[in-house]
Amino acid sequence: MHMTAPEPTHHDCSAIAHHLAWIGDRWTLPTLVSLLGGAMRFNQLRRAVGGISQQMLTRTLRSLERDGMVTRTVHPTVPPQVEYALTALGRSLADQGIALGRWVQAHRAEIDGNRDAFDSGSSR
Amino acid sequence: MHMTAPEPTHHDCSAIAHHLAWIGDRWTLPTLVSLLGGAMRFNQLRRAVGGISQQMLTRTLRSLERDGMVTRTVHPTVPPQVEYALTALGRSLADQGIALGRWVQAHRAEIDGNRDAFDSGSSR
DNA sequence: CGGAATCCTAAGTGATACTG
DNA sequence: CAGTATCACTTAGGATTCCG
Repeated sequence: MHMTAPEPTHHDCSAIAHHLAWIGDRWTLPTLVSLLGGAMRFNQLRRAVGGISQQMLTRTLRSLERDGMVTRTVHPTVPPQVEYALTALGRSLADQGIALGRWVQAHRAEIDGNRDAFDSGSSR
Repeated sequence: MHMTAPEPTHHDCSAIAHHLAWIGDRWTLPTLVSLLGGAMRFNQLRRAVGGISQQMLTRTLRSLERDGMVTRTVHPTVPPQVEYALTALGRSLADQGIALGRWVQAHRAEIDGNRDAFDSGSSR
């Protein structure tokens, strides 16, 4: 019996698209990926991520901690020191982020070219 | 000759993290992934993506068209018909999106578990 | 039907001040 | 240092209305 499904490659796209909402936020992936470099302290991480406000980093880290993606370790020193590190789960997701980031990196020139062509085409 | 680089696995995380900003938006990936099912018309795509407003779908599609990720074909019928389809570049990125979406799908239960544990732990 | 225009709310940022 | 809190401002996004 022959299947009606024409392409076995795209599975259920809508379901997948729906799951993407989960990480479809501006800072989750950049934060996780930045932590791949090793455990980091708050402001250190803030610089690594780049462009994130202190408030958003706090929120993002709380959320990631809640989901078991990062651990938060407080060293009772003066001044206090807080270290954030990836869990196995977080590292696993960060790896996906790397793959995605590298895709962008590899195709940025092409995309920029398309963009320029589009812009100059629509203005003329 | 041996390299000084200790870990070849995480490359330059900050640079990668920075590139992620490019697609770090709520709708780009879900829209691309939804289009993996084949060319679709506007409202059809709107339903497939799910939860997106008309305005945001319009904006997202314009942006994707500009970047050469999707093509926009207008059929001069009454009422007008507009079809959106992935380019090779768009399909390539959508595949990355699928990988990410499937990761979430595969780990959702674990994440939900972590979340519940965290919540019940912090309230007690 | 596809989408532009308008209005309006919520989310996010920068800056600053304050606490442990 | 690592936050929390607040305010003014800008941006993202939803809802609604209207048009070809």
